[in-house]
Amino acid sequence: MNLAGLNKIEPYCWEIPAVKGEMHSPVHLYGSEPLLASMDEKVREQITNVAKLPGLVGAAMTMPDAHWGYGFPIGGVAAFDPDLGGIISAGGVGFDISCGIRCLRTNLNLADVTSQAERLANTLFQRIPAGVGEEGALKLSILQLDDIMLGGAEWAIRQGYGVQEDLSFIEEHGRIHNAIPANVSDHAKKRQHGEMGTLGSGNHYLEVQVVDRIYDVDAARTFGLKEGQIVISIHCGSRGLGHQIGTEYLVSLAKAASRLGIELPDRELACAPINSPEGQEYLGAMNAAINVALANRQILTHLTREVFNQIFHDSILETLFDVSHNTCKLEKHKVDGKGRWLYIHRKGATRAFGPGHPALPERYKEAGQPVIIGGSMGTGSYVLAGISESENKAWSSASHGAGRAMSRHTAIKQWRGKELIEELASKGILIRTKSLRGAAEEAPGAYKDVDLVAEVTEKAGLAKRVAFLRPKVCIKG
DNA sequence: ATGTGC
Repeated sequence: MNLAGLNKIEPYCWEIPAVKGEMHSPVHLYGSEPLLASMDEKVREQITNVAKLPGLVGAAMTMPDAHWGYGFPIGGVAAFDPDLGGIISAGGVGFDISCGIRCLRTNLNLADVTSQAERLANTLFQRIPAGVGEEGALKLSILQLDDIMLGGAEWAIRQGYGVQEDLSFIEEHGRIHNAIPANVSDHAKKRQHGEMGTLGSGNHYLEVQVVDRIYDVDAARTFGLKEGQIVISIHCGSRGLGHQIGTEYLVSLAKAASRLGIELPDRELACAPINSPEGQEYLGAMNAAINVALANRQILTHLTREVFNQIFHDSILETLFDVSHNTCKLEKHKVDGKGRWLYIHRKGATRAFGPGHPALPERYKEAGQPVIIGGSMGTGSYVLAGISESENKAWSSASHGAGRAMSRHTAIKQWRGKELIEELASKGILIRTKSLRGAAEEAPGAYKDVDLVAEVTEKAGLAKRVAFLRPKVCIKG
Protein backbone atom coordinates (compact mmCIF):
# COMPACT_ATOMS: atom_id res chain seq x y z
CA MET A 1 0.00 0.00 0.00
CA ASN A 2 1.26 3.42 -0.93
CA LEU A 3 1.09 5.66 2.13
CA ALA A 4 1.72 8.83 0.15
CA GLY A 5 -1.18 11.24 0.50
CA LEU A 6 -2.41 9.69 3.74
CA ASN A 7 -2.37 11.64 6.99
CA LYS A 8 -0.41 10.12 9.82
CA ILE A 9 -2.71 11.11 12.70
CA GLU A 10 -1.05 8.99 15.38
CA PRO A 11 2.27 7.13 15.54
CA TYR A 12 0.41 3.94 14.54
CA CYS A 13 -2.60 5.24 12.61
CA TRP A 14 -2.94 6.66 9.12
CA GLU A 15 -6.07 8.47 7.97
CA ILE A 16 -7.72 8.70 4.58
CA PRO A 17 -9.82 11.86 4.84
CA ALA A 18 -13.48 11.60 3.87
CA VAL A 19 -14.20 12.79 0.34
CA LYS A 20 -17.30 14.98 0.55
CA GLY A 21 -20.38 13.53 -1.07
CA GLU A 22 -18.71 10.11 -1.38
CA MET A 23 -17.58 8.93 2.03
CA HIS A 24 -19.51 9.34 5.28
CA SER A 25 -16.40 9.19 7.43
CA PRO A 26 -12.67 8.99 7.12
CA VAL A 27 -10.77 5.69 7.07
CA HIS A 28 -8.35 4.84 9.85
CA LEU A 29 -5.61 2.33 9.08
CA TYR A 30 -3.96 1.01 12.24
CA GLY A 31 -0.49 -0.36 11.80
CA SER A 32 3.16 0.51 11.42
CA GLU A 33 4.74 1.84 8.27
CA PRO A 34 6.27 -1.54 7.29
CA LEU A 35 3.02 -3.44 7.98
CA LEU A 36 0.93 -0.98 5.98
CA ALA A 37 3.48 -0.67 3.20
CA SER A 38 3.39 -4.43 2.64
CA MET A 39 -0.43 -4.55 2.50
CA ASP A 40 -2.22 -4.87 -0.82
CA GLU A 41 -3.68 -1.66 -2.30
CA LYS A 42 -6.95 -3.58 -2.24
CA VAL A 43 -7.13 -3.15 1.54
CA ARG A 44 -7.18 0.61 1.13
CA GLU A 45 -9.67 0.40 -1.73
CA GLN A 46 -11.99 -1.95 0.13
CA ILE A 47 -12.08 -0.06 3.43
CA THR A 48 -12.63 3.21 1.50
CA ASN A 49 -15.67 1.54 -0.07
CA VAL A 50 -16.94 0.59 3.39
CA ALA A 51 -16.74 4.29 4.36
CA LYS A 52 -19.30 4.96 1.61
CA LEU A 53 -21.99 2.65 3.05
CA PRO A 54 -25.13 4.17 4.60
CA GLY A 55 -25.42 4.75 8.33
CA LEU A 56 -21.71 4.40 9.10
CA VAL A 57 -20.75 5.90 12.46
CA GLY A 58 -17.15 6.95 13.11
CA ALA A 59 -14.25 5.88 10.93
CA ALA A 60 -14.16 2.73 8.84
CA MET A 61 -10.97 1.07 10.00
CA THR A 62 -8.50 -1.74 9.56
CA MET A 63 -6.47 -3.55 12.19
CA PRO A 64 -2.67 -4.05 11.83
CA ASP A 65 -3.15 -7.59 10.41
CA ALA A 66 -5.53 -6.54 7.60
CA HIS A 67 -5.54 -8.13 4.18
CA TRP A 68 -7.68 -8.33 1.05
CA GLY A 69 -11.03 -10.05 1.60
CA TYR A 70 -14.44 -10.47 -0.01
CA GLY A 71 -15.92 -6.96 -0.13
CA PHE A 72 -14.71 -5.91 3.32
CA PRO A 73 -11.02 -6.40 4.03
CA ILE A 74 -10.21 -9.04 6.62
CA GLY A 75 -9.19 -7.02 9.66
CA GLY A 76 -11.95 -4.49 8.91
CA VAL A 77 -14.08 -2.88 11.64
CA ALA A 78 -17.11 -0.65 11.01
CA ALA A 79 -20.08 0.51 13.12
CA PHE A 80 -23.56 1.21 11.78
CA ASP A 81 -26.54 2.92 13.40
CA PRO A 82 -29.86 1.26 12.46
CA ASP A 83 -31.72 4.54 13.10
CA LEU A 84 -29.61 6.31 10.49
CA GLY A 85 -30.27 3.70 7.83
CA GLY A 86 -27.22 1.70 8.92
CA ILE A 87 -26.63 -1.50 6.98
CA ILE A 88 -25.62 -5.06 7.64
CA SER A 89 -23.44 -6.88 5.12
CA ALA A 90 -22.65 -10.57 4.77
CA GLY A 91 -19.27 -9.63 3.29
CA GLY A 92 -18.69 -7.53 6.39
CA VAL A 93 -19.02 -10.58 8.62
CA GLY A 94 -17.24 -13.10 6.45
CA PHE A 95 -18.24 -16.49 5.12
CA ASP A 96 -17.01 -18.37 8.15
CA ILE A 97 -19.46 -16.74 10.54
CA SER A 98 -18.14 -16.54 14.13
CA CYS A 99 -14.87 -18.16 13.27
CA GLY A 100 -12.83 -17.73 16.43
CA ILE A 101 -10.38 -19.10 18.94
CA ARG A 102 -11.01 -21.01 22.16
CA CYS A 103 -8.01 -20.97 24.46
CA LEU A 104 -7.69 -23.55 27.25
CA ARG A 105 -5.17 -23.36 30.08
CA THR A 106 -3.92 -26.59 31.61
CA ASN A 107 -2.24 -27.76 34.80
CA LEU A 108 0.54 -29.35 32.70
CA ASN A 109 4.00 -28.03 31.99
CA LEU A 110 6.34 -28.29 29.04
CA ALA A 111 8.17 -31.35 30.37
CA ASP A 112 4.89 -33.29 30.68
CA VAL A 113 4.09 -32.72 27.03
CA THR A 114 7.61 -33.06 25.61
CA SER A 115 7.90 -36.66 26.77
CA GLN A 116 4.52 -37.55 25.21
CA ALA A 117 4.56 -35.24 22.18
CA GLU A 118 4.37 -37.91 19.44
CA ARG A 119 1.61 -39.81 21.18
CA LEU A 120 -0.29 -36.63 21.92
CA ALA A 121 -0.02 -35.44 18.30
CA ASN A 122 -1.15 -38.80 16.94
CA THR A 123 -4.04 -39.19 19.36
CA LEU A 124 -5.30 -35.65 18.80
CA PHE A 125 -5.05 -36.15 15.03
CA GLN A 126 -7.02 -39.36 15.33
CA ARG A 127 -9.72 -37.94 17.60
CA ILE A 128 -10.20 -34.40 16.31
CA PRO A 129 -11.91 -34.56 12.91
CA ALA A 130 -10.16 -32.16 10.54
CA GLY A 131 -10.08 -31.41 6.83
CA VAL A 132 -12.47 -30.39 4.05
CA GLY A 133 -15.88 -31.99 4.47
CA GLU A 134 -14.61 -34.17 7.28
CA GLU A 135 -17.42 -35.43 9.48
CA GLY A 136 -17.46 -35.94 13.22
CA ALA A 137 -18.84 -38.61 15.49
CA LEU A 138 -22.08 -36.70 16.01
CA LYS A 139 -24.84 -37.15 13.49
CA LEU A 140 -27.68 -34.73 14.07
CA SER A 141 -31.18 -34.31 12.77
CA ILE A 142 -32.38 -30.99 11.43
CA LEU A 143 -34.50 -30.57 14.58
CA GLN A 144 -31.43 -30.96 16.79
CA LEU A 145 -29.67 -28.37 14.65
CA ASP A 146 -32.47 -25.95 15.47
CA ASP A 147 -31.68 -26.50 19.16
CA ILE A 148 -27.98 -25.87 18.55
CA MET A 149 -28.71 -22.68 16.61
CA LEU A 150 -30.69 -21.43 19.62
CA GLY A 151 -28.55 -22.88 22.40
CA GLY A 152 -24.91 -22.52 21.26
CA ALA A 153 -22.35 -23.78 23.78
CA GLU A 154 -25.14 -24.09 26.36
CA TRP A 155 -26.67 -26.80 24.18
CA ALA A 156 -23.34 -28.60 23.90
CA ILE A 157 -22.89 -28.59 27.68
CA ARG A 158 -26.43 -29.91 28.19
CA GLN A 159 -25.39 -32.82 25.96
CA GLY A 160 -22.43 -33.51 28.23
CA TYR A 161 -19.73 -31.75 26.16
CA GLY A 162 -18.07 -29.66 28.82
CA VAL A 163 -18.84 -28.05 32.13
CA GLN A 164 -21.07 -25.18 33.17
CA GLU A 165 -18.04 -23.11 34.16
CA ASP A 166 -16.91 -22.95 30.51
CA LEU A 167 -19.87 -20.68 29.74
CA SER A 168 -18.60 -17.76 31.84
CA PHE A 169 -15.54 -17.51 29.63
CA ILE A 170 -17.21 -17.51 26.22
CA GLU A 171 -18.45 -14.35 24.51
CA GLU A 172 -22.20 -13.97 25.12
CA HIS A 173 -21.82 -16.65 27.82
CA GLY A 174 -21.87 -19.24 25.09
CA ARG A 175 -25.20 -18.30 23.59
CA ILE A 176 -26.17 -15.24 21.55
CA HIS A 177 -29.79 -14.10 21.66
CA ASN A 178 -31.98 -13.31 18.67
CA ALA A 179 -30.94 -16.34 16.64
CA ILE A 180 -33.70 -17.36 14.23
CA PRO A 181 -33.28 -20.95 12.98
CA ALA A 182 -36.26 -20.50 10.63
CA ASN A 183 -34.10 -18.04 8.63
CA VAL A 184 -31.57 -20.79 7.93
CA SER A 185 -32.25 -22.97 4.89
CA ASP A 186 -32.63 -26.74 5.09
CA HIS A 187 -29.66 -26.92 2.75
CA ALA A 188 -27.46 -25.07 5.26
CA LYS A 189 -28.66 -27.37 8.05
CA LYS A 190 -28.03 -30.48 5.95
CA ARG A 191 -24.48 -29.37 5.26
CA GLN A 192 -23.91 -29.10 9.01
CA HIS A 193 -25.55 -32.42 9.80
CA GLY A 194 -22.29 -34.35 10.18
CA GLU A 195 -19.95 -31.44 10.83
CA MET A 196 -20.53 -30.58 14.48
CA GLY A 197 -17.36 -31.14 16.46
CA THR A 198 -15.05 -30.81 13.45
CA LEU A 199 -12.16 -28.45 12.85
CA GLY A 200 -12.53 -27.75 9.13
CA SER A 201 -9.65 -26.75 6.86
CA GLY A 202 -7.66 -23.73 5.69
CA ASN A 203 -6.23 -21.71 8.55
CA HIS A 204 -8.14 -23.68 11.19
CA TYR A 205 -6.15 -25.63 13.73
CA LEU A 206 -5.87 -27.12 17.17
CA GLU A 207 -2.55 -26.26 18.73
CA VAL A 208 -0.82 -27.36 21.92
CA GLN A 209 1.37 -24.49 23.04
CA VAL A 210 3.69 -23.53 25.86
CA VAL A 211 3.61 -20.14 27.59
CA ASP A 212 7.02 -18.90 26.47
CA ARG A 213 7.07 -15.32 27.69
CA ILE A 214 5.01 -13.16 30.02
CA TYR A 215 4.63 -9.47 29.17
CA ASP A 216 2.17 -8.43 31.85
CA VAL A 217 2.59 -10.24 35.17
CA ASP A 218 -0.65 -9.07 36.77
CA ALA A 219 -2.88 -9.79 33.79
CA ALA A 220 -1.15 -13.16 33.29
CA ARG A 221 -1.88 -14.07 36.89
CA THR A 222 -5.52 -13.13 36.43
CA PHE A 223 -5.71 -15.17 33.23
CA GLY A 224 -4.08 -18.11 35.05
CA LEU A 225 -0.96 -18.15 32.89
CA LYS A 226 2.66 -18.72 33.87
CA GLU A 227 5.87 -19.46 31.99
CA GLY A 228 6.36 -23.09 31.00
CA GLN A 229 2.66 -23.89 31.28
CA ILE A 230 0.84 -25.76 28.52
CA VAL A 231 -2.17 -24.15 26.86
CA ILE A 232 -4.32 -25.24 23.93
CA SER A 233 -5.84 -23.06 21.21
CA ILE A 234 -8.70 -24.22 19.01
CA HIS A 235 -9.32 -22.12 15.89
CA CYS A 236 -12.46 -22.91 13.89
CA GLY A 237 -15.89 -21.62 13.00
CA SER A 238 -19.38 -22.47 11.82
CA ARG A 239 -18.27 -24.87 9.05
CA GLY A 240 -20.66 -25.63 6.18
CA LEU A 241 -23.66 -23.99 7.81
CA GLY A 242 -22.08 -20.55 8.13
CA HIS A 243 -20.70 -20.77 4.63
CA GLN A 244 -24.07 -21.68 3.16
CA ILE A 245 -25.80 -18.82 5.04
CA GLY A 246 -23.18 -16.41 3.67
CA THR A 247 -23.66 -17.68 0.12
CA GLU A 248 -27.45 -17.48 0.23
CA TYR A 249 -27.76 -14.11 1.98
CA LEU A 250 -25.25 -12.51 -0.34
CA VAL A 251 -27.89 -12.91 -3.05
CA SER A 252 -30.77 -11.82 -0.85
CA LEU A 253 -28.91 -8.74 0.45
CA ALA A 254 -27.85 -7.76 -3.09
CA LYS A 255 -31.49 -7.86 -4.18
CA ALA A 256 -32.51 -5.77 -1.17
CA ALA A 257 -29.81 -3.19 -1.95
CA SER A 258 -31.04 -2.90 -5.51
CA ARG A 259 -34.72 -2.74 -4.44
CA LEU A 260 -33.97 0.03 -1.95
CA GLY A 261 -31.71 1.96 -4.30
CA ILE A 262 -28.57 1.58 -2.17
CA GLU A 263 -25.58 2.37 -4.33
CA LEU A 264 -22.94 -0.29 -3.84
CA PRO A 265 -19.36 0.83 -4.46
CA ASP A 266 -18.54 -2.86 -5.00
CA ARG A 267 -21.05 -5.64 -5.65
CA GLU A 268 -19.22 -7.75 -3.06
CA LEU A 269 -20.50 -5.26 -0.47
CA ALA A 270 -24.08 -6.48 -0.86
CA CYS A 271 -25.97 -5.18 2.15
CA ALA A 272 -29.37 -4.12 3.42
CA PRO A 273 -30.49 -1.70 6.11
CA ILE A 274 -30.48 -3.39 9.51
CA ASN A 275 -34.10 -2.27 9.84
CA SER A 276 -35.19 -3.86 6.53
CA PRO A 277 -36.82 -7.32 6.32
CA GLU A 278 -33.76 -8.74 4.54
CA GLY A 279 -31.36 -7.17 7.04
CA GLN A 280 -33.32 -8.61 9.95
CA GLU A 281 -33.52 -11.99 8.26
CA TYR A 282 -29.75 -12.15 7.76
CA LEU A 283 -29.17 -10.98 11.35
CA GLY A 284 -31.29 -13.86 12.69
CA ALA A 285 -29.50 -16.39 10.49
CA MET A 286 -26.06 -14.99 11.34
CA ASN A 287 -26.83 -15.21 15.07
CA ALA A 288 -27.88 -18.83 14.53
CA ALA A 289 -24.50 -19.48 12.91
CA ILE A 290 -22.72 -17.77 15.82
CA ASN A 291 -24.35 -20.28 18.16
CA VAL A 292 -23.32 -23.15 15.89
CA ALA A 293 -19.70 -21.96 16.01
CA LEU A 294 -19.80 -21.60 19.81
CA ALA A 295 -21.27 -25.11 20.13
CA ASN A 296 -18.66 -26.45 17.73
CA ARG A 297 -15.74 -25.07 19.73
CA GLN A 298 -17.40 -26.41 22.91
CA ILE A 299 -17.57 -29.94 21.49
CA LEU A 300 -13.96 -29.71 20.31
CA THR A 301 -12.99 -28.59 23.82
CA HIS A 302 -14.64 -31.71 25.19
CA LEU A 303 -12.86 -33.99 22.69
CA THR A 304 -9.56 -32.34 23.60
CA ARG A 305 -10.19 -32.97 27.30
CA GLU A 306 -10.89 -36.63 26.55
CA VAL A 307 -7.58 -36.99 24.70
CA PHE A 308 -5.62 -35.23 27.44
CA ASN A 309 -7.26 -37.32 30.15
CA GLN A 310 -6.30 -40.45 28.27
CA ILE A 311 -2.64 -39.46 28.07
CA PHE A 312 -2.15 -37.37 31.21
CA HIS A 313 -3.97 -38.56 34.28
CA ASP A 314 -5.52 -35.79 36.36
CA SER A 315 -5.09 -33.19 33.63
CA ILE A 316 -7.28 -30.11 34.04
CA LEU A 317 -8.23 -28.05 31.00
CA GLU A 318 -10.07 -24.82 31.82
CA THR A 319 -11.48 -22.35 29.33
CA LEU A 320 -9.37 -19.20 29.44
CA PHE A 321 -11.58 -17.51 26.88
CA ASP A 322 -13.43 -17.98 23.60
CA VAL A 323 -13.33 -15.10 21.12
CA SER A 324 -15.17 -14.78 17.83
CA HIS A 325 -13.59 -12.78 15.04
CA ASN A 326 -16.18 -12.82 12.24
CA THR A 327 -19.34 -11.19 13.58
CA CYS A 328 -21.74 -8.28 13.49
CA LYS A 329 -22.84 -7.53 17.05
CA LEU A 330 -25.15 -5.02 18.68
CA GLU A 331 -23.10 -3.15 21.28
CA LYS A 332 -23.42 0.06 23.26
CA HIS A 333 -20.59 2.49 22.57
CA LYS A 334 -19.87 6.09 23.40
CA VAL A 335 -20.20 8.53 20.51
CA ASP A 336 -19.36 12.13 21.44
CA GLY A 337 -19.84 11.24 25.09
CA LYS A 338 -23.27 9.68 24.56
CA GLY A 339 -24.03 5.96 24.67
CA ARG A 340 -25.48 4.59 21.42
CA TRP A 341 -26.44 1.09 20.31
CA LEU A 342 -24.48 0.26 17.18
CA TYR A 343 -24.00 -2.81 15.01
CA ILE A 344 -20.27 -3.47 14.94
CA HIS A 345 -18.98 -5.46 11.99
CA ARG A 346 -15.73 -7.17 12.93
CA LYS A 347 -14.39 -9.24 10.07
CA GLY A 348 -11.12 -10.85 11.04
CA ALA A 349 -11.02 -8.64 14.11
CA THR A 350 -11.43 -9.48 17.78
CA ARG A 351 -13.72 -7.80 20.27
CA ALA A 352 -11.43 -6.39 22.96
CA PHE A 353 -13.43 -4.94 25.85
CA GLY A 354 -11.38 -3.00 28.37
CA PRO A 355 -11.42 -3.25 32.18
CA GLY A 356 -14.80 -2.76 33.82
CA HIS A 357 -16.92 -3.64 30.80
CA PRO A 358 -20.23 -5.13 32.03
CA ALA A 359 -20.02 -8.05 29.57
CA LEU A 360 -16.80 -9.36 31.14
CA PRO A 361 -16.81 -12.25 33.60
CA GLU A 362 -16.08 -11.21 37.19
CA ARG A 363 -12.63 -12.83 37.08
CA TYR A 364 -11.48 -10.58 34.20
CA LYS A 365 -13.33 -7.40 35.19
CA GLU A 366 -10.15 -5.63 36.27
CA ALA A 367 -7.70 -7.10 33.78
CA GLY A 368 -9.83 -6.63 30.64
CA GLN A 369 -11.02 -9.17 28.09
CA PRO A 370 -8.54 -11.80 26.94
CA VAL A 371 -7.74 -11.18 23.26
CA ILE A 372 -6.14 -13.98 21.28
CA ILE A 373 -3.94 -13.33 18.26
CA GLY A 374 -3.55 -16.68 16.56
CA GLY A 375 -0.30 -17.01 14.66
CA SER A 376 0.38 -18.96 11.50
CA MET A 377 1.38 -22.64 11.56
CA GLY A 378 4.36 -23.08 13.83
CA THR A 379 5.11 -19.42 14.60
CA GLY A 380 3.34 -18.81 17.89
CA SER A 381 0.37 -16.87 19.21
CA TYR A 382 -0.30 -14.08 21.68
CA VAL A 383 -2.71 -13.55 24.51
CA LEU A 384 -3.45 -9.86 25.00
CA ALA A 385 -5.87 -7.95 27.20
CA GLY A 386 -8.44 -5.36 26.17
CA ILE A 387 -7.69 -1.80 27.27
CA SER A 388 -10.00 1.20 27.76
CA GLU A 389 -8.18 3.22 25.11
CA SER A 390 -9.43 0.93 22.35
CA GLU A 391 -13.04 1.95 23.02
CA ASN A 392 -12.48 5.44 21.59
CA LYS A 393 -10.15 4.31 18.84
CA ALA A 394 -11.74 1.17 17.47
CA TRP A 395 -15.02 0.35 19.23
CA SER A 396 -12.96 -1.94 21.48
CA SER A 397 -11.44 -4.06 18.71
CA ALA A 398 -8.03 -5.56 18.07
CA SER A 399 -6.17 -7.79 15.62
CA HIS A 400 -7.15 -11.44 15.30
CA GLY A 401 -4.14 -13.17 13.81
CA ALA A 402 -0.97 -12.85 11.82
CA GLY A 403 -2.97 -12.06 8.69
CA ARG A 404 -2.00 -13.39 5.27
CA ALA A 405 0.78 -11.62 3.44
CA MET A 406 0.53 -13.76 0.29
CA SER A 407 -2.27 -15.53 -1.59
CA ARG A 408 -2.78 -19.28 -1.23
CA HIS A 409 -2.00 -19.65 -4.92
CA THR A 410 1.39 -17.92 -4.61
CA ALA A 411 2.19 -19.88 -1.43
CA ILE A 412 1.66 -23.24 -3.16
CA LYS A 413 4.16 -22.27 -5.84
CA GLN A 414 6.74 -21.30 -3.25
CA TRP A 415 6.59 -24.10 -0.65
CA ARG A 416 6.09 -27.84 -0.39
CA GLY A 417 3.96 -29.12 2.48
CA LYS A 418 6.18 -32.12 3.20
CA GLU A 419 9.35 -30.02 3.49
CA LEU A 420 7.65 -27.46 5.72
CA ILE A 421 6.42 -30.16 8.08
CA GLU A 422 9.89 -31.74 8.25
CA GLU A 423 11.49 -28.38 8.90
CA LEU A 424 9.05 -27.62 11.72
CA ALA A 425 9.57 -31.11 13.18
CA SER A 426 13.31 -30.41 13.34
CA LYS A 427 12.44 -27.39 15.50
CA GLY A 428 10.38 -29.58 17.82
CA ILE A 429 6.98 -28.59 16.39
CA LEU A 430 4.83 -31.54 15.37
CA ILE A 431 2.32 -30.91 12.57
CA ARG A 432 -0.40 -33.40 11.68
CA THR A 433 -2.51 -32.73 8.60
CA LYS A 434 -4.49 -34.56 5.95
CA SER A 435 -3.56 -32.02 3.29
CA LEU A 436 0.03 -31.35 2.25
CA ARG A 437 -1.26 -28.78 -0.18
CA GLY A 438 -3.10 -27.13 2.71
CA ALA A 439 0.15 -27.08 4.68
CA ALA A 440 1.92 -25.32 1.80
CA GLU A 441 -0.89 -22.76 1.59
CA GLU A 442 -0.46 -22.17 5.31
CA ALA A 443 3.34 -21.77 5.19
CA PRO A 444 4.49 -19.39 7.93
CA GLY A 445 6.19 -17.32 5.22
CA ALA A 446 2.80 -16.66 3.60
CA TYR A 447 1.73 -14.77 6.71
CA LYS A 448 2.76 -11.52 8.32
CA ASP A 449 5.14 -11.60 11.27
CA VAL A 450 2.86 -12.32 14.24
CA ASP A 451 5.38 -10.78 16.67
CA LEU A 452 5.18 -7.54 14.75
CA VAL A 453 1.37 -7.65 14.57
CA ALA A 454 1.11 -8.15 18.34
CA GLU A 455 3.67 -5.44 19.07
CA VAL A 456 1.97 -2.93 16.77
CA THR A 457 -1.46 -3.84 18.14
CA GLU A 458 -0.15 -2.82 21.55
CA LYS A 459 1.63 0.32 20.34
CA ALA A 460 -1.48 1.40 18.42
CA GLY A 461 -3.43 1.30 21.69
CA LEU A 462 -5.80 -1.51 20.67
CA ALA A 463 -4.83 -4.09 23.35
CA LYS A 464 -1.80 -4.91 25.51
CA ARG A 465 0.35 -8.01 25.30
CA VAL A 466 0.07 -10.49 28.18
CA ALA A 467 1.81 -13.67 27.03
CA PHE A 468 3.49 -15.29 24.03
CA LEU A 469 2.56 -18.91 23.26
CA ARG A 470 5.05 -21.12 21.42
CA PRO A 471 3.61 -24.08 19.49
CA LYS A 472 4.49 -27.71 20.23
CA VAL A 473 1.82 -29.76 18.45
CA CYS A 474 -0.47 -28.54 15.68
CA ILE A 475 -3.42 -30.39 14.16
CA LYS A 476 -4.14 -28.65 10.85
CA GLY A 477 -7.37 -28.75 8.91
C1' DA B 1 -13.58 -19.99 4.87
C1' DT B 2 -16.06 -23.79 1.50
C1' DG B 3 -19.62 -30.83 -0.33
C1' DT B 4 -12.37 -25.50 -2.45
C1' DG B 5 -13.08 -24.94 -9.72
C1' DC B 6 -19.08 -24.01 -14.10
